[in-house]
This record gives sequence, structure tokens and C-alpha cells, in this order.
Amino acid sequence: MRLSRYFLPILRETPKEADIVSHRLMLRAGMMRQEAAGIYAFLPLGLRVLNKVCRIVREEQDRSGAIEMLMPTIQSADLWRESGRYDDYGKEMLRIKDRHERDMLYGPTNEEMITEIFRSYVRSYKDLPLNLYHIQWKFRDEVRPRFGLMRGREFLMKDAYSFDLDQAGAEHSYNKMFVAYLRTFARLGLKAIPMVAETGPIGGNLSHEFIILASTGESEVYCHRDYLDFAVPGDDVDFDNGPALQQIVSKWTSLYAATSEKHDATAFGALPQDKQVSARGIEVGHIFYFGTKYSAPMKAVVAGPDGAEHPVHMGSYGIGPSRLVAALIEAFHDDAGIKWPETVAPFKVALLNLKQGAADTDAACEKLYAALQARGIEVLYHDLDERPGSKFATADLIGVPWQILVGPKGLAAGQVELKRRSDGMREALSPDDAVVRLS
RNA sequence: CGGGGCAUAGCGCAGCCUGGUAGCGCAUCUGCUUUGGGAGCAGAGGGUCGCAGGUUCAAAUCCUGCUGCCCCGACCA
Repeated sequence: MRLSRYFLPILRETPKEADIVSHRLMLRAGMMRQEAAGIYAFLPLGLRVLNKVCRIVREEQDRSGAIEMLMPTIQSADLWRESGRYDDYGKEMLRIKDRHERDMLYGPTNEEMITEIFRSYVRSYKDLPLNLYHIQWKFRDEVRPRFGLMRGREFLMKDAYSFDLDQAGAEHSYNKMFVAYLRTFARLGLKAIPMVAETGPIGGNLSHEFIILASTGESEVYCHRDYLDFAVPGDDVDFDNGPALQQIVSKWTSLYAATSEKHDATAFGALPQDKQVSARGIEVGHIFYFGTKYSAPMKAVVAGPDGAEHPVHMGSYGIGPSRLVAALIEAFHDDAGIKWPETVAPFKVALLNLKQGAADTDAACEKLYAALQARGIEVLYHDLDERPGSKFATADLIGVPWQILVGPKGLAAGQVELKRRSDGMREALSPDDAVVRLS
């Protein structure tokens, strides 16, 4: 992409409403624009990152056996009256009336709808297990939206819903998501630690929040240091192998880890001093087993091997891709701007022509640009007539992992400079070598 | 929902106290010079001062009401 033909509204100064670093940098880097409190438009650069996050989420959901679909944002109130949540949900739910005065709502989540879909088609235990997910915008009318995308009212969510004949099957489904989440966050470059979460009326220990550690996190979290070095399951993990999955989950839940609400100071204090990690965290995922909470009242039942009808055991599993974009920035930034992990970076490399309009640098850049594109490398070519300092600042701000600096001095020696954004490493090499290095 | 604050050009701000032709920096546009860490000079364009009432000869400025947004708390993915 040539910057001269792109839409990248960089802000040189920080908008005053942005207080936390991810909000500030997203606005400055031209990734998004606030349209109302807690409601944002994704601009091209922001959308590229959001889509990359979604792609990884999707790939890992698919790998675990979950099946993608897409449910609407607007739902009928009748559905929610069936589960009893229409009255319970309170003012967080955005209620709407259509032209016929029918009660509608902008979905804050989809348990009711997916249960309705499930019950109208599935009759037999032989069709189980089933895990359906979608990635769709949600709306929760928070009293106080804040922190930019981190606590917006409208947000993108991947929500999966599992259906099993009994609790044992549901636990296997739960473990699949657990492992898929470990892999998802690892691929995003994040260290996410599963922490015991509130389970509500169901009880048990089948609810975990996945928390990443970031100094700007919203809540206080406590965990055993060894979690930071645990190996994440590889892409060869067999999701149908129940015992193997259970082993992984057991390992990842064996040590102390809790958010402040569930914190047990005594248990934490019993850990060796050097193993105690107390930090701030951001919740990026939440998985939940809730049994027959919706299937029973909504009559989502299947015939079991015994010939009798059983309400299905369900679980739901959420990841917030839009929040993840912000969380990634909280985790990866410095004073100059964002430092994207390669897997989610909007572009892999920024090509900076340090003397736009000069025959040699122009020619070298065009050649590099073509060579990078030919290899399928996502490149943003900064071809505007700006001074070098301004181009450096822009490239650092938007956080593209690599920069190729093409200037007259280096070019005279047949060299360009390759700079790594994450640690500032620089290396002088020939243009051809630079392309090879990035391939 | 309780407490605090803000609203003046695209962004950041001054002006308001003490009413009298709306300013500064950055950004934008034109020209020239410049080109390895947000360039210099010269010129130009851009604002019903959040909205609605009121006071006054005269309101960005004083008064009343409303709206929007931000921060702290309670709540939440």
C-alpha cells in the first residue's frame, strides 16, 4: 500500500479525552474514531489489525472443532422473555421498538438465540457434541464506558456455545475451548493466564477468565510465577482426546491464579516469595459452563441413548477481539508508539523513502516495493513528500514491526537500513538481502 | 447512578474574572529553500465560541435550562 493512496489520519497531538495508552495511541495512529461514548468507527489501519485478530481467533476455534455461523445483532424480546432474562438484564440492555411497536433489543450476548436455533433442529444425542460460534458486534449500555475500546459499549465478540448430552461431555467441550484459548492468545503474542472466575449458581470450578498481564490493566491479579513459563499446546494437539486435553487443563489450573474478587491472600501467601506474582491484568476471554440454565426453561432437549429426553448441557465461551486490539497495545508499546507483534501487525514492513523525489531513492524504493509485494509481504510504502524525521515518527507510531530506511547516503554504498521496531535493532544491508530477510 | 471537570478552527489551547470587530501553536493550501529523528521563510484559507432562552445599546464573556464528552467511585466482557 502506498501511503499517498491510503487513508491514515495520524494525529500529532494527543486528543484530551484519551487517558490510557491504548486509547491514546489508537486515536493518534488513525486506527479508530469515537462516534459516541463507548462507540467507535474502525478506520482502515485499525480494521486491518482487528481482522488479523479475528483471523487467529477463527483459526483456533475451527481447529478445536467449533463451527462458525453468524447471528443477527438485533433480537426479539420474546426470546429473552422465555429465559427470564428480559426483565433481569436491566438497563445494560439496549431496548428498541420497531415500527410495529414490537419489543426488540440489540444483543448483549446470544445464549437465548443459539438455544432457540439448536432446539429447532437437534433432536438426538447422536448429533452431539456441537459447538457453534460467531463473531458479531454486541452492545451493552455500560453506565460508564471508558478506556476507549477496552470498555466500550459496542464491541466485537467471538462467542461460542457448546451443547452436550451430559456434564462429562460438557467438560470435554469446555476443555477444548480452554486449550483453544491458550493457543489463540499465544499466537497473538500474549501471555494469558487462566484464572478461576465466578461460576454463579451452577457452582463447580468450570469458569475461567483469561487474563493478560499489563501494567495498565483494569484489575489486580495474583498468580504463581511458573505460569509465565508454561508451554502452550502445539498445533498438533488432538481435541478429541479427552484425557490428553484434561491433562493440559489440569496443568494450567494446578497453580494459584486469581483475580482480586476471588483472591485468597492466605493461599497466595503460602507460595514461595519468589513465585508470587501480583500484577495488573486485562480480561481478554471468559469461558463458562452453565449446564441446563437455558436449555431447561427453553426446552432444548435431545433424546439420549436411554430413549428419554434430556435438556442439553451448555457452555459459552467469549473472546473480545476489539478489546484485544486495545489490550495488545497496552502490552506492546513504548513512548514512540505501538509495537505490534508480527501476527497482528497491520503491515509487516514500512518502506521509508527518506528523500522523496530524488531519482536514486525513488527508484530503489519502487523496486523494493515491487519485490516485497511480489513475495506477498504486506508493505506500507511511505511515499509522501515529508522529511525523514516525520516519516520515522509515523512509522514508529503505527508500530509496523519492520522498517526499511532508504536514504541517499546508504544507497551510495548500495545499502538500505532494516530496523526492527520491537527493540530498535538496525542493520545495513543490500536491498535484495532486506527482501530476503523479510520473506 | 453518586462525586468532580470540560465544551472557542481538524488537534492542543488562550481569551471569560473586569461585556465592546475571536486569537496562538500545530495541521491544511500556495510559492521558494530544505531532506537520516516531527524543517525554514513568505503568503492564504478555515470558527453561527455545544444548544436554547434571558439580561444588556452590545454576550465567547453575566444569568437560567438543556445536551454532549472526560475523570474518580459503584457495576461489567
